[in-house]
Amino acid sequence: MPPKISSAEWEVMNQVWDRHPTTSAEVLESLPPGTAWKQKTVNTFLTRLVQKGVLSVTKQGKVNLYAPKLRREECIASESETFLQRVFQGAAGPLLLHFCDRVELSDDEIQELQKRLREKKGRP
Amino acid sequence: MPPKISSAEWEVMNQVWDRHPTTSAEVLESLPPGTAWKQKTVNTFLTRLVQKGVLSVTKQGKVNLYAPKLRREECIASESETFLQRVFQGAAGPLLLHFCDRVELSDDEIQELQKRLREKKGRP
DNA sequence: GCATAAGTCCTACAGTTGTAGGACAGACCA
DNA sequence: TGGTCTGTCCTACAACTGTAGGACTTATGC
Repeated sequence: MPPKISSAEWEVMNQVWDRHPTTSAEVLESLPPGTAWKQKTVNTFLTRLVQKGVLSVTKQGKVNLYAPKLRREECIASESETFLQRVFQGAAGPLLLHFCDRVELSDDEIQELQKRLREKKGRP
Repeated sequence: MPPKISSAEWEVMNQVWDRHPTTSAEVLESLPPGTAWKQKTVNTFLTRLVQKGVLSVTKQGKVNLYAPKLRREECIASESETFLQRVFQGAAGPLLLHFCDRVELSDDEIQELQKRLREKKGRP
């Protein structure tokens, strides 16, 4: 099971998964606008993620290069599972309905969902 | 916006929303089997939830009675939104597909979802 | 060659969370 | 009426989080 990744750490991981290997400076630059972190702050998060075993680091000259050790899908799956348990007490139906009702979906996404639901039906 | 509710606090809130007003002892009893908390631990969580404004407390004789101050739906909505942003970077389509693919759904639930998707389609 | 900039490493510190323990007050029982 | 039980209130404490600052090192421009 992946370790617990905090909210700020997710922000960082999302950048590293998108572009790796990467440096602390690159992560800072690529953060969504509005994120007002100092370089040192980003550094702290990266270090902690290495400690947790989510990232690996290798030194290239003077710079640290960071790369994921865990796949994004793993971490998403783990986080999603605890969310499902914590907030919806494991009830996936209500979760799906909740999101379905209050988010925007493109027609393509709706079609894809419909396809998967059809495939799912009748089969456990 | 509801305040941040921690994981253990959700566990407690889920009981209070199910049966309120309720006491600390009742909450402890009604926790899912496997939860090995001491009474004092539950007490701490209840007190914190009162401080955060999620619960209200009234004294009945010697006992404290706790009741929700915020509706479950509000808290679910708020928590769901931050989850969507944190883990899926706001992309609801992938979130839905993720859960759709890896949870169990009854045929009824699938049908309900299909209905809502049909209603949603073509309409922003 | 020396100041400057950029990067790393170590350290800090307050707030949140998980997990209670102890003191104290009233209720009940012998 | 003096123990015992039960419940509340206050206190504790370590780990995790958010948010950096300072010291030290090395490449770089002049």
